[in-house]
Amino acid sequence: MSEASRTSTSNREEPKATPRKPAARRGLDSVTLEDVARLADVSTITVSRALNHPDKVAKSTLERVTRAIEQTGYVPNMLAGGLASRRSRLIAALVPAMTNSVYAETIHYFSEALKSSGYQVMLGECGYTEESEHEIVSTVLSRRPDGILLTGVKHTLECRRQIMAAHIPVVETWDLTTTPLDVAVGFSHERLGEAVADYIASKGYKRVASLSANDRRARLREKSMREQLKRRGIADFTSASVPAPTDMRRGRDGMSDLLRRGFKRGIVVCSSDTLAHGAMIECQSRGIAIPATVAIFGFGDQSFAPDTFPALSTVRIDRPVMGRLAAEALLKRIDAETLDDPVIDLGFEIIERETT
Amino acid sequence: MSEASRTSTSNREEPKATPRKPAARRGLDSVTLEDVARLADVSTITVSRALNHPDKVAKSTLERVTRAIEQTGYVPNMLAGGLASRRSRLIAALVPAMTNSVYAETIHYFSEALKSSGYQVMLGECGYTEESEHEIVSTVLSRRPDGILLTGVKHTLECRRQIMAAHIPVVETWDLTTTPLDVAVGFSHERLGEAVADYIASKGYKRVASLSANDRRARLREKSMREQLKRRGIADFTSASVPAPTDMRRGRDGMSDLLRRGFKRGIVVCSSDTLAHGAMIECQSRGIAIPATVAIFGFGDQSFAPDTFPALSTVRIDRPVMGRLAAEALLKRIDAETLDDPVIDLGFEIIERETT
DNA sequence: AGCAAATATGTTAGCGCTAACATATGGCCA
DNA sequence: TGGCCATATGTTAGCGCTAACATATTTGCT
Repeated sequence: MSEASRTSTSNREEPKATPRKPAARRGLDSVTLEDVARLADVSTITVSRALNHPDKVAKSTLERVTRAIEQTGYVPNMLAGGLASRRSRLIAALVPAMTNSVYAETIHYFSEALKSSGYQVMLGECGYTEESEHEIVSTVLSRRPDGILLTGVKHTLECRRQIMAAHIPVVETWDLTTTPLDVAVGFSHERLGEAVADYIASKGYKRVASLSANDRRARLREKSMREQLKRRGIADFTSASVPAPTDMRRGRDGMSDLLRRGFKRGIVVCSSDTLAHGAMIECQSRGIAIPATVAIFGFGDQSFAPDTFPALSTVRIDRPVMGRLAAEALLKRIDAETLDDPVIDLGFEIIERETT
Repeated sequence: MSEASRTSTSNREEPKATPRKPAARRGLDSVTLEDVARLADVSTITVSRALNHPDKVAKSTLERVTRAIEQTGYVPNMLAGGLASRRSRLIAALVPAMTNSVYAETIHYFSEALKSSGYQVMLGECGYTEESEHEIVSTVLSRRPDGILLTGVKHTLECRRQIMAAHIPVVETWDLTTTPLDVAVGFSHERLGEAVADYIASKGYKRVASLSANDRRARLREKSMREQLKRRGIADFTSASVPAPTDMRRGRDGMSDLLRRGFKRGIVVCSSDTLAHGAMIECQSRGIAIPATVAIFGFGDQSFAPDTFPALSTVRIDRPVMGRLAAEALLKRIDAETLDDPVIDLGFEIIERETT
């Protein structure tokens, strides 16, 4: 077979050793670094440096390059850049559903925080079950993200394996665990459930109903709330469950269900503010007084919570902070820093308004 | 058959002709096509084909390759693939805000439709002004998407230029235009405004108020509604405007504003269902009867609209269809097909419920 | 059987960019 | 003047993959 070819330049002694000569496949990416380099009369690496490490380029050169970039309308090709440098400057974020504004908001703040460091977020929907997460993970990893955000701390074994194999920092959010894949930013659903139970007990409610989405974290909160209630001597507990993506319809349906099953007065603890709002509306449509007859308690403190009528009591989860802390933790880990504590507890805050 | 050793192995005859010899930068991407190829005892291109054009590979080979992929846990590197093939299999989608569930939903259906064709959607937030769109466009183009979805049809000149220079299909959504960049999928805000005016007139309302977000499309609808109302002899028109990302608070504030300014009875047409819901709540908190005293009309037919109390009358925009048609149009254009009509009018539907 | 067409696989040369070296160029001091 | 360091720029060789062609190998048909 051919020995070398390229290297050992010149020496056209080559006995027409190159039998095949595929057509060149170029000129397709309109403007490339090379075009800019030619115009600025420097080498391509200098343009690359001007873009990525401007401090390593002489001021006058930087100017020429900048002008050339403007003139040509050059837009870097990050596929090429990412391949060569092994840094895609892409962060993957997986949420159960992007139409769920609670997650959308978290990701919004997460993106904002990463943007300033030159990272772009690639969003993926992983559904509400562990199983559905797996498929999207491989898809997303094929883009070679520099880091990944996951919602929740429960993942299939195969999924954990794939992520570990990618050797990239991971942040798990919306939950806490003693064994994070890498870093976790969230709060304790168990403690939250207990805190809500304590609040309920302190307000003197004797009958409690739970209206929960069929979602792991919601069930976790419900369970520990129930246990704590029992400890506090409140055993009159009714529970209704609705399918996972919660909306007002589910809230109304769930409330109807509770009512049908004999829940007449007391407090209804919902696993999301949306569900709570639906429950409120169902009560209102039936002329049930809130909170006099039925009190309602939400979860999340979504933007509309203070503006329902009456204003919704709920638990605040600080989504801006969660998004930013997740971004910060990821950035640190990308810079190979180890964190003092890989598990960041955001806590929560009970917000009492008018529905309780 | 094969005498193994695909690559140009052996032959260490190399006359140390290479003067400089930078350290190899490899072994970093854990598993590559080559690893799979070696294990399956085929060439890399065969593995590539097995992945991308399985019909071009013999069944037995395909099986061996598949097994090798499983064994190695190979995850394709789409940065490399995209660079080589000039198809990133990435579609960019720009929406004003991802926390706005109306857009999030559209994109959700858009993504779903593209997923089945092997495309991934990269979401970007472009804000509510033309100016903010520009920056994100270049960022997004640097990933070399195979297509792009834009929200709206108004873009800065520079932005249009950049997108045109990228030579990729574009879908503009949520609006119509006679001069699309490429394809547009939306509906006529002017006609919608007129239709609402006709509906209002037909229902016999004499006093009309508009509660609109300060957003181009909302203003467009308001303007043509107002004109049509005038033509229909209804001139008692009050208008309130609220800042762009609408939420219930804005709706309540806007309603308060209208009330303060003397609007006591009639119909309030809102530029989003969320705004409408806020307006309803404000009325309820003041004991104003809906629709007896104040009727409310929304826009969008978001999922909660049928579940408010009373149920919200509104205009349905079919977001699933919009998302899917946008995806379909984009896919066709990516396959270089020209569309019969580059402007697809989705229309809209007035949904009368209980608030009017 | 003989040969063209179809099928299956391989070889080569990049895609556009950047890491890692290599090489100027200039300043400073003895 | 020479030696040394710092700064600025260039050269080379890939990153991991696939298009385009080349080369088997099999099939179909007369």
